[in-house]
Amino acid sequence: MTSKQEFIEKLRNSSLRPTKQRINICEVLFNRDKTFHFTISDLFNLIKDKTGEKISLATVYNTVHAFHKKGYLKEIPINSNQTYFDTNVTDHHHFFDVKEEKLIDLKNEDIGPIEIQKSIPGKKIKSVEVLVKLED
Amino acid sequence: MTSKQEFIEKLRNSSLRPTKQRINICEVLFNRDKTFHFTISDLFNLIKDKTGEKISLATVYNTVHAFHKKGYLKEIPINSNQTYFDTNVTDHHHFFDVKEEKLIDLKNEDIGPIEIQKSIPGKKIKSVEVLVKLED
DNA sequence: TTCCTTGTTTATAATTATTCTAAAGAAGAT
DNA sequence: ATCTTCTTTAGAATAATTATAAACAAGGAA
Ligand SMILES: [Mn+2]
Ligand SMILES: [Mn+2]
Ligand SMILES: [Zn+2]
Ligand SMILES: [Zn+2]
Repeated sequence: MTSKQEFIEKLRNSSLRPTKQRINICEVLFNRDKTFHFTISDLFNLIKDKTGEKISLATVYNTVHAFHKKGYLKEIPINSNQTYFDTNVTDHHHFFDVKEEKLIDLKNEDIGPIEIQKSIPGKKIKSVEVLVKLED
Repeated sequence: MTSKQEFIEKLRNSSLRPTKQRINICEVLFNRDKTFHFTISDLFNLIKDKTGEKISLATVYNTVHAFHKKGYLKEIPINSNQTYFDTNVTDHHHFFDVKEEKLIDLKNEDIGPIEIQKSIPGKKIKSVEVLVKLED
């Protein structure tokens, strides 16, 4: 449970002005026990439901990208018509339930270390992500 | 090197009528040594260059999805504004050069077997894909 | 062949996710 | 209170993809 004050400080420390909208979005995104996987439209709808206040879609996009740029959100590569984001910004892997269109975190020990035996001259590894698709 | 006749048979066997357009697309896609990673617009442009004949964009979409449905093409999960396809339909992993926006196949032995230690009741694993992002 | 049915191509319109624009509003500094 | 800069917003613009429906081509039967 993070207090509104803490979000305000975190925003200020990130040189993001603590607006009403951003604080609401923080509360929806980060006041949770578990990691949260979402699309912009998930979030847009959830804000209306949880806070009662409507935030414009443009602001939701702006804020998600601001948070993403600051490293508070992660983008998850899935083939879908919508971009998925994740409040768990650590390096980790996923199940993707194709039918439910739901992402599930895997702990690193659920997969174990991945040793990449190949390299490309002049390039270095930025991230390693495993996506395990699930069906019924 | 696959002959036009073989493509015609393969199309017939898949209950896809061997039209001029489909045969051309087969030649562009499948007459190669190495696996080919592409977006629809890559393919659209390449067809014009390689065959001289222009195929409508709608037909390129239709054909790629027909081939995808038949299992002759694979969709690669990357976060990009465009969908990537792959002529290598076996289970395999990728480097993605973020700057060049290019996919590179990894052999399975470049990564080694991935043991997934977690399971979700009622669900089974459909695919396991590793995406390694590369930067300079 | 010719005719018929069904599948295919195509231009174009529609849809959808995302980004852009520019004006109004709010935050923070002085 | 005033000024500057950042933010929000509605709405327009963009871009990938999908849908529509008319013209066309393939394959089978007569
Ligand atoms: Mn996650
Ligand atoms: Mn590949
Ligand atoms: Zn982003
Ligand atoms: Zn497809």
